[in-house]
Amino acid sequence: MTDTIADRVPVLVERGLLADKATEHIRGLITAGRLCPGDRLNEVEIAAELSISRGPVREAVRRFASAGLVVSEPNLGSRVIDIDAAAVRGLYEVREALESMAARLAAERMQSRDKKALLEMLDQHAIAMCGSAATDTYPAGSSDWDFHLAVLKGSDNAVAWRICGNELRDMFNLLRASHGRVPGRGKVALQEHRQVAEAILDQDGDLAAVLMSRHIRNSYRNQITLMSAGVPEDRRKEKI
Amino acid sequence: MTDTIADRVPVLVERGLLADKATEHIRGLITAGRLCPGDRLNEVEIAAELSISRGPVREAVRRFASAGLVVSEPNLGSRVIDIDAAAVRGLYEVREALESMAARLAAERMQSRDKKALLEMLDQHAIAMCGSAATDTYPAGSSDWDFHLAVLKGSDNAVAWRICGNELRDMFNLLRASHGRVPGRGKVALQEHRQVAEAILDQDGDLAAVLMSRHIRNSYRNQITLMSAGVPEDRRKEKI
DNA sequence: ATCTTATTAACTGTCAACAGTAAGAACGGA
DNA sequence: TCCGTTCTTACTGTTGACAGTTAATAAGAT
Repeated sequence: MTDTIADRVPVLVERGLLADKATEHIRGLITAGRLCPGDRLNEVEIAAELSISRGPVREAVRRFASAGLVVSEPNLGSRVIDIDAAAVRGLYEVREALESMAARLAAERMQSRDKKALLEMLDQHAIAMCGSAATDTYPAGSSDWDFHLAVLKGSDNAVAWRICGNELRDMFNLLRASHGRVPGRGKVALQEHRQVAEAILDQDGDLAAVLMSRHIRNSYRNQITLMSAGVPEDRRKEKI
Repeated sequence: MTDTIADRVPVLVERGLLADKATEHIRGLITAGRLCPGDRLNEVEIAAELSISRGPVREAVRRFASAGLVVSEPNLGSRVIDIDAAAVRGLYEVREALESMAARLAAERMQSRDKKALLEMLDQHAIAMCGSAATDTYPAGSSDWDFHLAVLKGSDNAVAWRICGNELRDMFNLLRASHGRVPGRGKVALQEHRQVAEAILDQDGDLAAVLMSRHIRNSYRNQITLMSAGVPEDRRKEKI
């Protein structure tokens, strides 16, 4: 009997709530583009994939429903929302309002060490962009969000942090997955990030707010020109 | 056998999901002040009150957790959050950002019939305030929110509608319940509402945004002076 | 009396089973 | 062939039970 308990039960070391596990799983499906607008979230199917019960899966699905990423109809199940032009507009409008506010507040409240970290992050982004082949696209892995999240964090506003960092983030991941990644703005975006960061360093709240507002508006313009060009647009049919 | 089916099954006519029923129940407990900051949401207790199972109750509790009204720790349950000064500040900051944006957009997009309804609503509020005994408090029953929700609706932004109309609304209901209702600003608030409405009617988005921003900031100032005066403040102990 | 250690109680996390509903398939008549 | 009806199937909504964990209480030793 040389085998230990760990040998016999090798997989039980995974701790944490199963609902969190299911949430991450579904989030992965969305960001990977395997879950497209209109697709149904089958509770038993997801539960089988994770070898767990329907309870935690149901809880995870309802979380996304609360975030607006999914619509649930009684007895009919939950479907991934279809992000049409109006929804994209609304999403960017809210982001502009909240993040420009966050930039203003960050200029007033951000700690000096966080400011330093902000600059270092932008340097990192610049290095990643020059080294990569796609020099005109922000480095993958949600690095674009890193800057915005840092500003959000600097604003010291828990509500804005929750909304932008959780709900809207998933929304934009779905948008990226379903309508394709927006190219051609990497260096310009980095430049705009730098301007916002400098305004924050100068404690110029008004300027930081205006620059962030303009930055997000530019991003929106780029997004809709991409969408109207209709590059992938209908990834919906090719599913399994 | 003169008895009909309705006689035998008199209570089953209640349709709809039990989770929604539980959500409304908990929301009622919060707005009524029976659920104060720090209180635990006992799943079995709430389930017993409604004569339903723990499943739907659990789902309702997690909804409020998603909205940030409740914090859940694994194996420890869910507690109503404590809205301290920092949280109040953050709440009003987000409201100011989102609703001033909504006012700007409403000035551009609001339908003419909705504009008419907006004015009639304000007239109704004026009548309710004059007739009531408390002339300096906005009429009860969340009439204050009616105006703000109408503006949100007029902005035609689904995301802002969901955030302000659902999540933040519950937050402010909890704030009212735990820190008391703010007096003395009814008529001034109505006046400010009128100014915002007129700017919207004139399709002056910039002015509407500024006025809404100022209105919410005034409301915030009034709230914190009330809180610093410490009127009820500790409703927490008197529970059951 | 005080600190430490068992024991108990209460609550959450998870599961499997049952019931009800909605959509699609099979079937029959015109 | 087409339309309406029944049947089947697959999925969600709900429940009760069980397991695991935390916190409080009781018991015991110093």
